[in-house]
Amino acid sequence: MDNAQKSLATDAPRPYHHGDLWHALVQAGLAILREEGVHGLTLRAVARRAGVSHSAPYRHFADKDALLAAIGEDGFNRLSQGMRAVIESYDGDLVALLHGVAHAYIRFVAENTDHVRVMFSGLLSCFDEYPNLAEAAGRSFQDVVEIMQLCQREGLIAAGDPRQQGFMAWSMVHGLANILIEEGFPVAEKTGLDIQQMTDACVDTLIRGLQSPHNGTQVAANSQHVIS
Amino acid sequence: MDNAQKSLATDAPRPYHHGDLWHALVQAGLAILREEGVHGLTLRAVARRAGVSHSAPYRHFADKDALLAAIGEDGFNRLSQGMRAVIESYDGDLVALLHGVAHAYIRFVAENTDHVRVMFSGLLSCFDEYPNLAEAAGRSFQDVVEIMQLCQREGLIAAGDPRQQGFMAWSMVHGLANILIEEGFPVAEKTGLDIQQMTDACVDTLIRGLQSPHNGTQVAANSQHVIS
DNA sequence: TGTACATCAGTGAACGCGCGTTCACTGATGTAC
DNA sequence: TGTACATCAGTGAACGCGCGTTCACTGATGTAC
Repeated sequence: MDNAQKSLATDAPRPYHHGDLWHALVQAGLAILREEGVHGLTLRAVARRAGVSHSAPYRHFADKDALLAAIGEDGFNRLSQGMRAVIESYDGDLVALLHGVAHAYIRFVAENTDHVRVMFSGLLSCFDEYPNLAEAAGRSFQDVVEIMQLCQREGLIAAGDPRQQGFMAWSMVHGLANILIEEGFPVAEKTGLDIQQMTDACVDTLIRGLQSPHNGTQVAANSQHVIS
Repeated sequence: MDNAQKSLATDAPRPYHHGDLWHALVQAGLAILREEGVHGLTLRAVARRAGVSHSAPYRHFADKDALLAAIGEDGFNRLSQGMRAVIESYDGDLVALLHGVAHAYIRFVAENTDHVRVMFSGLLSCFDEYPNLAEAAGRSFQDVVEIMQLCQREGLIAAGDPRQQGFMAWSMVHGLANILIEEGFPVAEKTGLDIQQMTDACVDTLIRGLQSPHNGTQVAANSQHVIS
């Protein structure tokens, strides 16, 4: 509990009790994701990195899935933080805000590729089993929904269910980010735009798309070309 | 080479030579992905499933990555087939075509979740090393680009680089699909729309978004709310 | 048409490896009296 | 303030497992003469 005591003893060989092994293990997991990727993320490697025996993690996590859930949760929290930092600097320029949030999302995915893969590649077998994880993911989505509400209030986009609008926005930016991180994927470089420009283009398209109200599936049945 | 001979010999114990082990291994891989997921996809399991010894695959694939590349390539080919089937049934209703292609994409991802994870989760370490894989992926993208060109010709969307428009379209539908397959992800069910409706909403938003020409990053710098 | 032989496509034992998890244990901590 | 003891957080040996890959081999195929 009292970490200060430990740091006073300068070069004491690691104390028997770690103090905050839970967080240390999550941090170790992040470091491994950064340096070795998803492939290197094993319970034993995490323990090794945290400087404890390979069975120590079981004091804090029921099994490997529980550790993955904690790492995923941390990812959603960081993602939210990144987006909220942009939201908090809102100065009245809504369009700039949207671009900023999208860039924050893209940057997060680009800089934490393998962390994102833990969050989104089916490794977290079931969100329901880890309420904290589900909450963190839900909060990230809520951030986006709130931005949509703000956009409606300011008249930038049409009235409508902000959850649906938020989901569309998330889909577009998420899809963009996930295609961009595929190394060598023979698509991105063929557009003639760099990541920044592509992100901006997506946001602009999204804003324009949301400027007219969505009228359900009727549009699909309607064979007229011009949707309004 | 001549498989017909083998099928004539009704209950002969598997012949020493398989005949087309290459394809059999890819098929076995797909079956495993379907039934056990990415986690179960090992070289040994694939060989087991194909009914050969675990070292037989090395006659046809340099290593596990090469098998993965072949499986990924197959995935992109199927994806293209699904989209092209819709394109070929084009009857002049462009909006319906776009909805159809999007649904084909979403359906493919939903029905081949783990196959898609092989294609898009960094498992194919590098597309460059497998030209056939890169080509297949490129062709899938090309399908989308051609649809954008058609939309421009018909006046459904604004003039512009069809590769950029196609990339945006792919991003949106890809993002939507990949969020939807996250089991228990606490977002999708909160929108009040089912998958079909959400897909339609995305396509409509996309079409509207692409109806005005994209004018680069200038929009981002512009602080006016109404774009276009 | 028959036969020798190079080539190809399989086999199965063996290699070293690292994994997740369990278990009996031990060292450290903090609390009740 | 001191001591006994329950509780907690670690250790390290051991379990069984399946993996990717290599290797010397053998059975089947097809071609040249």
